[in-house]
Amino acid sequence: MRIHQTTIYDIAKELKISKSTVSRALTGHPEVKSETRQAVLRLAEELDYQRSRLSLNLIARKSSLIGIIVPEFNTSFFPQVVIGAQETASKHGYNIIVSQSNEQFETEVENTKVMLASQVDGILVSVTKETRSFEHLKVFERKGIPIVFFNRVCDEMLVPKVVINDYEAAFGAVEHLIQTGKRRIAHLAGPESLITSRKRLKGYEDALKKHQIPLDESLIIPYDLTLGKVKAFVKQLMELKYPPDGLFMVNDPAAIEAIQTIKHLGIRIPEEIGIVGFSNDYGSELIEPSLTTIAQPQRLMGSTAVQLLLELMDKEASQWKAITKTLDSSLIIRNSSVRLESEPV
Amino acid sequence: MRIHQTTIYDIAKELKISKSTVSRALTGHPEVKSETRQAVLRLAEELDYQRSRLSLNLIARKSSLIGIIVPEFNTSFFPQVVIGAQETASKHGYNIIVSQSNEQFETEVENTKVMLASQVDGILVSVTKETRSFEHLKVFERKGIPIVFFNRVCDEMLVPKVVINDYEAAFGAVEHLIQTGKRRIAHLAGPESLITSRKRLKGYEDALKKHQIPLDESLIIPYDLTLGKVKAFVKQLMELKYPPDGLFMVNDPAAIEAIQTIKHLGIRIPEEIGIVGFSNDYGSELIEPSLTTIAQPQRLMGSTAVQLLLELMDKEASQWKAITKTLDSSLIIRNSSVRLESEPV
DNA sequence: CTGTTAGCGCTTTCAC
DNA sequence: GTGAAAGCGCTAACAG
Repeated sequence: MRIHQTTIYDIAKELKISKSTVSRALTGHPEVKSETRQAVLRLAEELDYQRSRLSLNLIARKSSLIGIIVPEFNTSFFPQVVIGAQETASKHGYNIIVSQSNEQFETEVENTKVMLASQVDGILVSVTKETRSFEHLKVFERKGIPIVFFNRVCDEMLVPKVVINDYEAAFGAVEHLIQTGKRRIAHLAGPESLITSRKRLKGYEDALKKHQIPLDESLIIPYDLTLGKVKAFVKQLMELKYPPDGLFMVNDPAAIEAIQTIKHLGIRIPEEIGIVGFSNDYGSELIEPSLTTIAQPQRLMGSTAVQLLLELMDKEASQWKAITKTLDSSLIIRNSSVRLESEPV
Repeated sequence: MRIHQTTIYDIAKELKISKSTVSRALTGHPEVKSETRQAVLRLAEELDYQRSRLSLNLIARKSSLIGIIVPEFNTSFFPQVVIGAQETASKHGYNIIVSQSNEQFETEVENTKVMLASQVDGILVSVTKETRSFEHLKVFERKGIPIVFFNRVCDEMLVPKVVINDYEAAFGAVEHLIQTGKRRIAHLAGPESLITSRKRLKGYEDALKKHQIPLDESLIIPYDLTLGKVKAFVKQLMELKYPPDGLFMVNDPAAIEAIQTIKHLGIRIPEEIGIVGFSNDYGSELIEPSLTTIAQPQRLMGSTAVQLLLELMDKEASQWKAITKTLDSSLIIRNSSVRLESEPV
């Protein structure tokens, strides 16, 4: 049970002035006699007065809340994005409310409803792997509630997006494998529904093309991000008549799983097969051999998304532009693609 | 810019009735003629009416917000707790606003101010490793804002806490090492400021005592959670005249670092030294040898903390009780303490 | 069953 | 410079 909060009325009564004057003194309005202001300020301090966000929110018709919907919270990726978003939002007087969708479309839809009911002033979204319809998100557009996508974006909505250079990153990763002498490079490709997956696939294909390596469809395996399936996929690849000597995985968890499977098969990494992942997850540095992967600027992604959202808030929905901010990623070369010196103790 | 939201007044005007009636119809008040109710409901639907949380908040003098302050977001631990908290809070109509303190006391103090300014209805806290003064948190108690600690708690405040059975877990971990034949067991102990650290240390000591193993102070190393220092500490231990044959680490990141250091030294794990960590972090399963560690029910911790917080909300601050909920953890035995069969491919 | 009125805590015209 | 009054969107006590 909350103790009584002092209000401007308490201060006004005590000082025998009107609450309008108290309000003016408190908000730094110029037309207040400085003695009055001093008195108000002093008493406010003394009574531990705090302005009520609730009433300010009602007057301004805004909640000072930014919603963020993420598909999962298991890897290190989204928590880091949230931190970046939270820090930037906080600087601008907004709070972040988080909800995660468990990679389930239904949960995502539920979460948007919660956001709507909470009257968020804007929303940051990264969709689940299952999300194919975007009606639940278009609602925000229609209501004039700013929306910004990050990482897993929706192309059919004309709103800002923050992504990383998936295509270039994938291209670079595959080219790296080629430069280490690999020629038969396989790719575990993410769900087609995700644009990131498609871009990574395209990067893979174009890198091969550039180096005149013919595309072999049997080396491209569609993967729905169900980690449990990786082992079978990798075995399938390695049992081919001409097994791959390189492997570009759509994300790190899958790459780590692949490393373990391949080690069990008694195949040497990176000599017999070079492996590259994507994301620089927690485990990628720990696995043996350590995983060559692509690091993404998660926190920057979060803060950039908030920045774009804040810009939208000043505009009419009709003026929103579908700009896409592409952030740079970087290839981190470790032992799964090149045998490096082991670090000294 | 937000589009005009339909209000109960819009509906009232359209239907030529008073807004009280509309309100009653909408809230399911029994004393409304069913025709009137039907009409209101239909029109509300049609106009896509949504009740304004902002005004409800003002009337109820509550924000429907629960704040959660965590010391860090780098390991998997706190994100999982947040998810548990969020899911439970959501079921009860509350949203969670998160802020992390970067393990810095100053940031934690800042975060409490933000929470206060946001007028959270309650707050969940896990303190930083630097936190020794609790004045910034006692403010909540004084203001009658419910507060519940989890994981890293404050003993001097008489409010509910959710912890895991650190003592028993540590005891069990050390006993496990003893049962594998280890006798000289070292412990990298966390900061004394954290109760969890102290309990784990006590569990370590008592396990040794139970098995009549004399305590050797040189085997207990105070560690401030600065990961970079682990390597030197471990080397120091292994260069002792009688180096340890067992190692109980206060958390997993440190344990993982220890494994790497010990491998570099050419010492075999677990034969020459058995290692146990704490937390079952992301990497513990991936490192080689995989890490024996203690798994904690993070999500349960989050939801339990919210549950306790909700209970406090119904009571006067004077009636709050300092109950402590202790959740069970479980020892996960892996290869760093016992040479297990390697899993079949 | 329904309308009128007051009020949640604050800002903001409009007077004086 | 300051006060009175209206209003943000809604609920609830009080009449009728």
